Amino acid sequence: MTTQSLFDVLLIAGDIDKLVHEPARLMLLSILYKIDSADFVFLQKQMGLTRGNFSTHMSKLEEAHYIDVKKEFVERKPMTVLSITDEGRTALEKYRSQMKKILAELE
Amino acid sequence: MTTQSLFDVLLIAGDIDKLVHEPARLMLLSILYKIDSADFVFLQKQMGLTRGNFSTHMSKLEEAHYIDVKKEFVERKPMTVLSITDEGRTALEKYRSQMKKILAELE
DNA sequence: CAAACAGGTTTGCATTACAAACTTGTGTTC
DNA sequence: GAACACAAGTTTGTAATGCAAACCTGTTTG
Repeated sequence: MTTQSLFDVLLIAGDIDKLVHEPARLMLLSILYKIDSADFVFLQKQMGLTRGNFSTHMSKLEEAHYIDVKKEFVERKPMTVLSITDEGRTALEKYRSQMKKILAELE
Repeated sequence: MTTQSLFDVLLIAGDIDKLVHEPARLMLLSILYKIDSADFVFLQKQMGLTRGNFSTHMSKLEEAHYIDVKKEFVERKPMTVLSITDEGRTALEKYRSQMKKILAELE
Protein backbone atom coordinates (compact mmCIF):
# COMPACT_ATOMS: atom_id res chain seq x y z
CA MET A 1 0.00 0.00 0.00
CA THR A 2 1.30 3.41 -0.93
CA THR A 3 1.21 6.47 1.26
CA GLN A 4 -0.92 8.18 -1.34
CA SER A 5 -3.68 5.58 -1.19
CA LEU A 6 -3.65 5.91 2.57
CA PHE A 7 -4.46 9.60 2.19
CA ASP A 8 -7.10 8.90 -0.42
CA VAL A 9 -8.97 6.66 1.96
CA LEU A 10 -8.57 8.82 5.00
CA LEU A 11 -9.84 11.90 3.21
CA ILE A 12 -13.22 10.21 3.49
CA ALA A 13 -13.16 11.43 7.06
CA GLY A 14 -13.76 14.96 5.83
CA ASP A 15 -17.01 13.78 4.27
CA ILE A 16 -18.44 12.11 7.33
CA ASP A 17 -22.03 13.09 8.15
CA LYS A 18 -21.64 14.77 11.52
CA LEU A 19 -25.29 14.39 12.28
CA VAL A 20 -24.76 10.63 12.33
CA HIS A 21 -21.25 10.75 13.72
CA GLU A 22 -22.13 12.30 17.08
CA PRO A 23 -22.05 9.37 19.57
CA ALA A 24 -25.46 9.85 21.17
CA ARG A 25 -27.16 10.19 17.80
CA LEU A 26 -25.19 7.30 16.33
CA MET A 27 -26.45 5.20 19.22
CA LEU A 28 -30.04 6.35 18.79
CA LEU A 29 -30.06 5.91 15.04
CA SER A 30 -28.47 2.48 15.36
CA ILE A 31 -31.09 1.35 17.82
CA LEU A 32 -33.89 2.50 15.55
CA TYR A 33 -32.14 0.88 12.62
CA LYS A 34 -32.48 -2.45 14.41
CA ILE A 35 -35.84 -2.14 16.14
CA ASP A 36 -37.55 0.34 13.79
CA SER A 37 -39.36 2.34 16.43
CA ALA A 38 -39.54 2.97 20.16
CA ASP A 39 -40.79 5.62 22.53
CA PHE A 40 -39.02 8.63 24.01
CA VAL A 41 -38.94 7.58 27.65
CA PHE A 42 -37.76 4.05 26.94
CA LEU A 43 -34.96 5.19 24.68
CA GLN A 44 -33.90 8.07 26.88
CA LYS A 45 -33.59 5.83 29.92
CA GLN A 46 -31.82 2.99 28.13
CA MET A 47 -29.35 5.43 26.65
CA GLY A 48 -28.71 7.11 29.98
CA LEU A 49 -29.23 10.63 28.67
CA THR A 50 -31.09 13.45 30.35
CA ARG A 51 -34.48 14.25 28.84
CA GLY A 52 -33.24 17.63 27.67
CA ASN A 53 -30.24 16.23 25.91
CA PHE A 54 -32.18 13.39 24.37
CA SER A 55 -34.82 15.84 23.19
CA THR A 56 -32.38 18.03 21.31
CA HIS A 57 -30.69 15.07 19.62
CA MET A 58 -34.10 13.76 18.63
CA SER A 59 -35.05 17.12 17.15
CA LYS A 60 -31.90 17.29 15.07
CA LEU A 61 -32.47 13.89 13.59
CA GLU A 62 -36.07 14.84 12.90
CA GLU A 63 -35.12 18.07 11.16
CA ALA A 64 -32.78 16.08 8.95
CA HIS A 65 -35.66 13.67 8.23
CA TYR A 66 -33.61 10.79 9.54
CA ILE A 67 -36.37 9.89 11.97
CA ASP A 68 -40.11 10.46 12.30
CA VAL A 69 -41.54 11.68 15.58
CA LYS A 70 -45.18 11.07 16.44
CA LYS A 71 -46.93 12.25 19.54
CA GLU A 72 -49.87 10.22 20.80
CA PHE A 73 -51.74 9.82 24.03
CA VAL A 74 -51.68 6.41 25.66
CA GLU A 75 -53.79 5.97 28.77
CA ARG A 76 -54.16 9.72 28.85
CA LYS A 77 -50.43 10.24 29.00
CA PRO A 78 -48.48 11.81 26.18
CA MET A 79 -46.19 9.41 24.42
CA THR A 80 -43.64 10.32 21.79
CA VAL A 81 -42.75 7.58 19.37
CA LEU A 82 -39.62 7.70 17.25
CA SER A 83 -39.07 5.69 14.11
CA ILE A 84 -36.32 5.65 11.52
CA THR A 85 -37.02 6.84 7.97
CA ASP A 86 -35.64 5.46 4.73
CA GLU A 87 -33.45 8.51 4.57
CA GLY A 88 -32.16 7.71 8.04
CA ARG A 89 -31.39 4.15 7.06
CA THR A 90 -29.53 5.29 3.99
CA ALA A 91 -27.52 7.83 5.94
CA LEU A 92 -26.53 5.27 8.55
CA GLU A 93 -25.56 2.74 5.90
CA LYS A 94 -23.41 5.30 4.16
CA TYR A 95 -21.80 6.26 7.44
CA ARG A 96 -21.10 2.65 8.27
CA SER A 97 -19.48 2.01 4.94
CA GLN A 98 -17.28 5.10 5.24
CA MET A 99 -16.18 4.30 8.77
CA LYS A 100 -15.40 0.71 7.83
CA LYS A 101 -13.06 1.91 5.12
CA ILE A 102 -11.31 4.24 7.51
CA LEU A 103 -10.94 1.62 10.22
CA ALA A 104 -9.78 -0.97 7.70
CA GLU A 105 -6.88 1.32 6.90
CA LEU A 106 -5.58 0.76 10.42
CA GLU A 107 -5.17 -3.01 10.12
CA MET B 1 -29.73 -11.35 19.38
CA THR B 2 -31.80 -9.74 22.10
CA THR B 3 -32.75 -6.11 22.29
CA GLN B 4 -30.86 -5.88 25.57
CA SER B 5 -27.55 -6.98 24.09
CA LEU B 6 -28.07 -4.40 21.35
CA PHE B 7 -28.22 -1.70 24.01
CA ASP B 8 -25.24 -3.13 25.85
CA VAL B 9 -23.09 -2.82 22.77
CA LEU B 10 -24.35 0.55 21.69
CA LEU B 11 -23.77 2.07 25.11
CA ILE B 12 -20.11 1.86 24.15
CA ALA B 13 -20.84 4.96 22.10
CA GLY B 14 -21.08 6.98 25.29
CA ASP B 15 -17.52 5.99 26.09
CA ILE B 16 -15.99 7.02 22.80
CA ASP B 17 -12.89 9.18 23.09
CA LYS B 18 -14.02 12.40 21.45
CA LEU B 19 -10.48 13.54 20.97
CA VAL B 20 -9.99 10.66 18.58
CA HIS B 21 -13.52 10.67 17.22
CA GLU B 22 -13.40 14.12 15.62
CA PRO B 23 -12.91 13.46 11.89
CA ALA B 24 -9.90 15.69 11.23
CA ARG B 25 -8.05 14.31 14.26
CA LEU B 26 -9.06 10.74 13.43
CA MET B 27 -7.55 11.30 10.01
CA LEU B 28 -4.36 12.83 11.39
CA LEU B 29 -3.88 10.20 14.05
CA SER B 30 -4.54 7.43 11.54
CA ILE B 31 -1.94 8.80 9.17
CA LEU B 32 0.65 8.99 11.93
CA TYR B 33 -0.33 5.52 13.05
CA LYS B 34 0.72 4.25 9.64
CA ILE B 35 3.70 6.42 8.82
CA ASP B 36 4.92 7.26 12.35
CA SER B 37 5.88 10.85 11.67
CA ALA B 38 5.54 13.66 9.17
CA ASP B 39 5.83 17.42 9.08
CA PHE B 40 3.20 20.11 9.58
CA VAL B 41 3.07 21.53 6.08
CA PHE B 42 2.96 18.17 4.36
CA LEU B 43 0.15 16.89 6.55
CA GLN B 44 -1.84 20.10 6.50
CA LYS B 45 -1.80 20.24 2.72
CA GLN B 46 -2.59 16.56 2.20
CA MET B 47 -5.47 16.81 4.61
CA GLY B 48 -6.83 19.94 2.97
CA LEU B 49 -7.14 21.89 6.21
CA THR B 50 -6.26 25.52 6.82
CA ARG B 51 -3.09 26.06 8.82
CA GLY B 52 -5.08 27.52 11.71
CA ASN B 53 -7.43 24.60 11.91
CA PHE B 54 -4.66 22.06 11.57
CA SER B 55 -2.69 23.84 14.24
CA THR B 56 -5.47 23.66 16.83
CA HIS B 57 -6.12 19.98 16.15
CA MET B 58 -2.43 19.30 16.45
CA SER B 59 -2.28 21.12 19.78
CA LYS B 60 -5.17 19.14 21.20
CA LEU B 61 -3.55 15.86 20.31
CA GLU B 62 -0.30 17.09 21.79
CA GLU B 63 -1.92 18.16 25.06
CA ALA B 64 -3.42 14.69 25.33
CA HIS B 65 0.04 13.24 24.68
CA TYR B 66 -1.29 11.37 21.68
CA ILE B 67 1.40 12.92 19.50
CA ASP B 68 4.79 14.54 19.95
CA VAL B 69 5.55 17.85 18.28
CA LYS B 70 9.12 18.88 17.57
CA LYS B 71 10.22 22.16 16.06
CA GLU B 72 13.44 22.21 14.13
CA PHE B 73 15.06 24.42 11.55
CA VAL B 74 15.79 22.92 8.16
CA GLU B 75 17.61 25.10 5.65
CA ARG B 76 16.88 28.09 7.88
CA LYS B 77 13.16 27.46 7.77
CA PRO B 78 11.17 26.35 10.76
CA MET B 79 9.82 22.84 10.43
CA THR B 80 7.38 21.21 12.80
CA VAL B 81 7.47 17.44 12.92
CA LEU B 82 4.63 15.40 14.36
CA SER B 83 4.92 11.83 15.52
CA ILE B 84 2.53 9.48 17.25
CA THR B 85 3.20 8.36 20.82
CA ASP B 86 2.52 4.98 22.38
CA GLU B 87 -0.37 6.57 24.16
CA GLY B 88 -1.71 7.78 20.83
CA ARG B 89 -1.41 4.31 19.33
CA THR B 90 -3.22 2.78 22.26
CA ALA B 91 -6.00 5.35 22.10
CA LEU B 92 -6.51 4.79 18.39
CA GLU B 93 -6.53 1.03 18.80
CA LYS B 94 -9.12 1.29 21.54
CA TYR B 95 -11.22 3.61 19.42
CA ARG B 96 -11.01 1.26 16.48
CA SER B 97 -12.10 -1.70 18.54
CA GLN B 98 -15.05 0.20 20.00
CA MET B 99 -16.22 1.49 16.64
CA LYS B 100 -15.94 -1.94 15.09
CA LYS B 101 -18.25 -3.34 17.73
CA ILE B 102 -20.77 -0.60 17.13
CA LEU B 103 -20.68 -0.98 13.36
CA ALA B 104 -20.88 -4.76 13.64
CA GLU B 105 -24.18 -4.32 15.43
CA LEU B 106 -25.61 -2.90 12.22
CA GLU B 107 -24.97 -5.98 10.10
C1' DC C 1 15.41 48.75 2.71
C1' DA C 2 10.69 47.65 1.51
C1' DA C 3 7.89 44.18 0.16
C1' DA C 4 6.60 39.54 -0.51
C1' DC C 5 6.77 34.99 1.43
C1' DA C 6 6.93 30.74 4.47
C1' DG C 7 5.60 28.56 8.64
C1' DG C 8 2.87 28.63 12.36
C1' DT C 9 -0.11 30.74 16.36
C1' DT C 10 -3.73 33.48 18.32
C1' DT C 11 -8.19 35.56 18.20
C1' DG C 12 -13.00 35.97 17.13
C1' DC C 13 -17.07 33.87 15.84
C1' DA C 14 -20.70 30.60 14.88
C1' DT C 15 -22.19 26.12 16.23
C1' DT C 16 -22.84 22.47 19.41
C1' DA C 17 -23.75 19.31 23.41
C1' DC C 18 -25.52 19.33 27.62
C1' DA C 19 -28.36 19.94 31.89
C1' DA C 20 -31.20 23.06 34.65
C1' DA C 21 -35.24 25.28 34.67
C1' DC C 22 -39.66 25.76 32.71
C1' DT C 23 -44.29 24.15 30.71
C1' DT C 24 -48.32 21.48 30.24
C1' DG C 25 -51.39 18.21 31.45
C1' DT C 26 -52.83 14.22 34.84
C1' DG C 27 -53.57 12.03 39.14
C1' DT C 28 -53.87 12.55 44.35
C1' DT C 29 -54.66 14.23 48.91
C1' DC C 30 -56.95 16.83 52.20
C1' DG D 1 -62.26 21.40 44.86
C1' DA D 2 -57.84 23.67 45.81
C1' DA D 3 -53.27 22.62 46.50
C1' DC D 4 -49.80 19.56 45.50
C1' DA D 5 -46.97 16.06 43.43
C1' DC D 6 -45.80 13.80 39.16
C1' DA D 7 -44.87 12.49 34.28
C1' DA D 8 -43.45 13.85 29.66
C1' DG D 9 -41.24 16.81 27.01
C1' DT D 10 -39.29 21.65 25.55
C1' DT D 11 -36.75 25.83 26.04
C1' DT D 12 -33.00 28.41 27.74
C1' DG D 13 -28.37 29.36 29.40
C1' DT D 14 -23.68 28.08 29.25
C1' DA D 15 -19.30 26.08 28.47
C1' DA D 16 -16.68 23.84 24.98
C1' DT D 17 -15.66 23.13 20.18
C1' DG D 18 -14.30 23.60 15.20
C1' DC D 19 -13.01 26.74 11.99
C1' DA D 20 -10.70 30.52 9.29
C1' DA D 21 -9.12 35.33 9.34
C1' DA D 22 -5.83 38.04 11.11
C1' DC D 23 -1.55 38.23 13.26
C1' DC D 24 3.46 37.25 14.31
C1' DT D 25 8.32 36.03 13.31
C1' DG D 26 11.95 35.21 10.57
C1' DT D 27 13.78 34.78 5.53
C1' DT D 28 14.31 35.78 0.75
C1' DT D 29 13.82 38.89 -3.25
C1' DG D 30 13.47 43.26 -6.08
